[in-house]
Amino acid sequence: MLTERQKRILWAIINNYIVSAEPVGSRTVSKKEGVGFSAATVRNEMADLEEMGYLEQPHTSAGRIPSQKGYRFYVDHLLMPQKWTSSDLLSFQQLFSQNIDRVELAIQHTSNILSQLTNYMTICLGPRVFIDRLNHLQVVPLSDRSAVSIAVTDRGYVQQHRITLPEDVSVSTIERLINLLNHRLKGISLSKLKATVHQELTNELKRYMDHYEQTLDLLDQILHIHHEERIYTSGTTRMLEQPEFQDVAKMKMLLNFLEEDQRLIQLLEPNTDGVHVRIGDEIHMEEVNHCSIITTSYMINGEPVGTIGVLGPTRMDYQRVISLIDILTQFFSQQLSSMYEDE
Amino acid sequence: MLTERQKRILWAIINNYIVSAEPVGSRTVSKKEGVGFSAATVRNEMADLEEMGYLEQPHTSAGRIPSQKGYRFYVDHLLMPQKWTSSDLLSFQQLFSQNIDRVELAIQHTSNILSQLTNYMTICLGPRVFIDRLNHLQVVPLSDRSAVSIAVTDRGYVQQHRITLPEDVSVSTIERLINLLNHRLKGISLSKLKATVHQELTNELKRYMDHYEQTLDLLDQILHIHHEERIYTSGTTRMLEQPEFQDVAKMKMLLNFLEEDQRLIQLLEPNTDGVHVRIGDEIHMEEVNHCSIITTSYMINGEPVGTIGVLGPTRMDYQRVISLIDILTQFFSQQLSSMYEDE
DNA sequence: TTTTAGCACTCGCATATAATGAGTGCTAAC
DNA sequence: GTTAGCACTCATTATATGCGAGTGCTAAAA
Repeated sequence: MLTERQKRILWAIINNYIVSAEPVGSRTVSKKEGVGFSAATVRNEMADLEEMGYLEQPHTSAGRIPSQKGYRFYVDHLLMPQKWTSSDLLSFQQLFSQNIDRVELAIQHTSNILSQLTNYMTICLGPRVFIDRLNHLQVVPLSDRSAVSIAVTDRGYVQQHRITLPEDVSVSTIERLINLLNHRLKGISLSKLKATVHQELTNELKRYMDHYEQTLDLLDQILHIHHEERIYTSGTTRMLEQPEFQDVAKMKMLLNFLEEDQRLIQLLEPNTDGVHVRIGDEIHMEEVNHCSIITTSYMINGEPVGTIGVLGPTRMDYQRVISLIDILTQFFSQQLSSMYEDE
Repeated sequence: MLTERQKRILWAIINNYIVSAEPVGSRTVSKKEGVGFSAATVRNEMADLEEMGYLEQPHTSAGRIPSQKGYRFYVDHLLMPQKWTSSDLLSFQQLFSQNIDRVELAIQHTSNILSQLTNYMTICLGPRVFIDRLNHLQVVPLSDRSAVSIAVTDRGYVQQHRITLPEDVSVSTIERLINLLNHRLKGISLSKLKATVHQELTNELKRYMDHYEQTLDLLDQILHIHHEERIYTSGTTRMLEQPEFQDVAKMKMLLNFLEEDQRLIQLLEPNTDGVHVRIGDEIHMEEVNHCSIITTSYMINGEPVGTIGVLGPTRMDYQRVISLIDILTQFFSQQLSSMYEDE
């Protein structure tokens, strides 16, 4: 266990490193507020802290930088929760007071705000619609054989498909079909639509419809959920302002990484409770070895439906980001819920 | 006017510079196929070409690089159109044979292909829906006071709005309203919907509806066109592989630029006829001073509805890109049109 | 008159060398 | 246990040096 003095010194070093991005030396720490010991004393403690694995030395004659273990200790034991003033809260409130009529825009907006306030990059994973329930299904014909199918969920999410109608199925048949479906599928969650059709409605369909096979194909088209979740990013360039990305190679590695949506989705693996911090290796992805990510879930009416994450260098302002992501996600969840509140 | 020999030399220099990105010297040109003169002769001609403004010299003892004027001449007079073999055409065909059910996905797909084949960055401006005509309007209630409005166009584009119903307007009133609108607005282009309502339907509305003011507000919400065009990009990182962007500052400038959708839209200002090439300054944007952009329009049933552009360094393989963008856009337009062909 | 070989000259780039200074570890005194 | 002092380390910066690709000019060859 660390002594009180060691904690102080570790704390001072990390705080300093967070803003300077330079190895911090004993003299700097000694002069820092809240540390009353001489540089020599600090040096001794620093040597101990390094031995214990909380600090690292880039080379012999340089200062110390925090190790991953150091950051972890800092996040777990040395942070004090931010106190928001009422004027802070008011300005946050204002950021979310704008009237937005589409979920996607609201997410993008939140993402932008968070990136702006933290000065790091924000990644959001779009709302999981598959837990939404079907409210209304409709097919709008465009011509003899092409049409658009539209599914509206109880939360107001709209999903569309362009479909081609089988030649030998008449428009009136389709109409009957949709009527039937609306009747029988309303309230079923999107993820279960197909299964429900296949399990419960086959017999009925066989009875009602002329061309059972084609119809079933068509239904599968209509009910297919595409892109259940979408990735939103903000502030990529802010990331590139960070001194650790002045290196062109690292920059490219990051940008390549960010172009792969699948990896980003992995990055935001859901965590339903509170704010999570993963530091460096803990992310288990080569490309973001030198990054940390702070994630939390946003809710609609208390139910987690998506994830927000702030990605920054391991040398990131954990205190500020954790506080900001926490409070802003609350406001955002509130805004989202209010978009549905009168259900 | 340039002599035949000067053209040859300019052509050789530019071709060489396009692949090497290094100033090219007289010896290199002299050895190049199709140039039968000694280095000294080439040197003299190069001096002349420089005087006329077609070449530049980074510093006294370096080779020459093409100037903007040089590139312009090259593009206007020295390019020979690419001949595609039937196997080329077949493989292009295959690239577009995939069945895609949403316009957005098709655009993104094309954008990706073009970027991959050119090794530069591709930017697409989404289809202009405002020229689409209204086919079907619908309001799906979610709860007492919230609903989703859906507008489907003749081309199958779906536009949705989340709306809040005024307290004192009943559901049946809304239904009547939508019926009326469907009747009266079908076939009107999206861009003219609002105007039509305000000009032609006000009296009718006043007669039919109880709460004229609120209803009109609601209508404006429903008929508002958001995001008429969307920006798609591909291959940002390919751009960063180019030697001219190894400089971190330039890289950041470009990335910042790319984050501003508005600027990108400006960049793709529509040109309805054929392939357009803008080189360096001709783009009139500080941030892409050292870039060129090659654009063309894609069509649905012969009508231009959006723009595709390839952005690369001024030292870009014009020949290849021009040919590729031309042929691929044709295939893409064909694909898009076939999505609507049975109208 | 046009083309080419020859040669002195320029200048960016890469490499080697020296100077600087921030920061350390250790020792001995407080 | 703490601190001042000092020799030592090593990345970074500044300064020289050599190299070579490429030029412009001149004079000879075609």
